[in-house]
Amino acid sequence: MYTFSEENYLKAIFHLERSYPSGVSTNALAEEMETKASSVTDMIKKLSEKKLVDYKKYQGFKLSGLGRETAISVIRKHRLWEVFLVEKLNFSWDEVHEVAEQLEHIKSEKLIRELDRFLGFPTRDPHGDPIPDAEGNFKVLNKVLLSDLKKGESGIFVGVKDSSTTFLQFLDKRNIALGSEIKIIDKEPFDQSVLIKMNDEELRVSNLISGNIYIKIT
Amino acid sequence: MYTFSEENYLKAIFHLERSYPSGVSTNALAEEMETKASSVTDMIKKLSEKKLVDYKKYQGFKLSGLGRETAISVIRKHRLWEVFLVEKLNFSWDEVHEVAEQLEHIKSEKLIRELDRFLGFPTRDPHGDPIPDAEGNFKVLNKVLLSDLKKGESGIFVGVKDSSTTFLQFLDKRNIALGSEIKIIDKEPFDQSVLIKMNDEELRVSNLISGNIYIKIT
DNA sequence: ATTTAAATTTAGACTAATCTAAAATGAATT
DNA sequence: AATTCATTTTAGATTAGTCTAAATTTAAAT
Repeated sequence: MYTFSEENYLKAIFHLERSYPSGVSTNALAEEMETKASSVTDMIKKLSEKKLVDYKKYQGFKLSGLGRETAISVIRKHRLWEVFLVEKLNFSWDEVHEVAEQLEHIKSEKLIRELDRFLGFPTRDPHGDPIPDAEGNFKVLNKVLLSDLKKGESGIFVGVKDSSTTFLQFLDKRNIALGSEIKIIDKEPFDQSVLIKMNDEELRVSNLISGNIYIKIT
Repeated sequence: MYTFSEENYLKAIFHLERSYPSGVSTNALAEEMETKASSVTDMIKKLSEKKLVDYKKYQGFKLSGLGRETAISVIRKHRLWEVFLVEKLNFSWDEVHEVAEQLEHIKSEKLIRELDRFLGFPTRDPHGDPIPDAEGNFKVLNKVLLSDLKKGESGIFVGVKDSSTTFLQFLDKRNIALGSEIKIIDKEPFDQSVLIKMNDEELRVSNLISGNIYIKIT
């Protein structure tokens, strides 16, 4: 089995590989993990010895098959626990991350299998992210950022990019919830802010907000 | 907050204080923790600096008020998780310990408060042990070992002393379950084995078994 | 093709938790 | 009171993860 730290690194590399498909850099991972580049190098050497990443000095690294499998299994656990916290323990979607970060490292095949069943085999976590199944399969929803939509286009709010507490609480305050239909009424060329229509209400949101909201075009 | 290891030591000291009310020894704790005496000394020094135990070199140690509070909070978490695993996730009572050992260290006030509510504020774990409430209060059931009962006496099976997998599976195989009424039909002076009546069936159990079964006399 | 700057790695140190082996202590016995 | 011996503590080493500071490598710019 792997340590908490190893699992956290694998998860972070997995997420970074979307932005850096040709290989993740030491600095990028250091920033993601909020640690120093030298610590990353140390850990990457360990992960490389354990065949979890492919690594050549100074050339960046990628997850190996085993590494990817392990990362996905940790992500599966994280997201299942998030569903549990929200649906069974009255957590709000901005409170779950920190606790799920701890729960995701609990080692027990049976625990996760049974938790999955108990929750009814959910396919999305409270932020709209897909939950890998027991075999590690999950489909990435075809989604775009709200900030990429043009005037007149519309779609369903299906996920968030940034799931920080402050951002999620902002959405709650504005009643912007997963599943809402959103239409771009107008777009301001100067600051890229957009006027959106949602639940028959009009609302202007800044580029910072619209750049963190994922939309599935209808 | 405390490390996993610190919490495990506190829990172990708490349990040992029943057998050693005047103070726990280094060796006793080393055996309980399956570690070496020198490791115990190292850790006790740390716990002492953090005011979790009262310690004087060569003189043994006791939990401080803070240490006891912390130990009870860990035990509360452990037992609540055991209830969750058995009642919601189809674990049997011999499968829960290992996973609860991990879950007991998750740090979140809200998590435990809500888990407690979700489970209906249970007062006993699957092995019959009391679950401390949020303030750390719990009442110890007035119980005796089955091996201490005399011929003709009877009571209810309310808990186990040894909760090893093999022992619990033995009980399952014999249909000896918490809550069963047990009566001593006969006691063999030679090997201390007892003939018991339970669910209208007679059964002979060795001293090793009867010494691990707690009975509440009726 | 050098030089420069940024990124990366190494060297050496630190904390937490553990171990083995040696030293110190204290309790029991003569 | 001295000796023995089990218990306990210390000394020094080890592993995992991290850090700072220095050295190295790559890549970019002249």
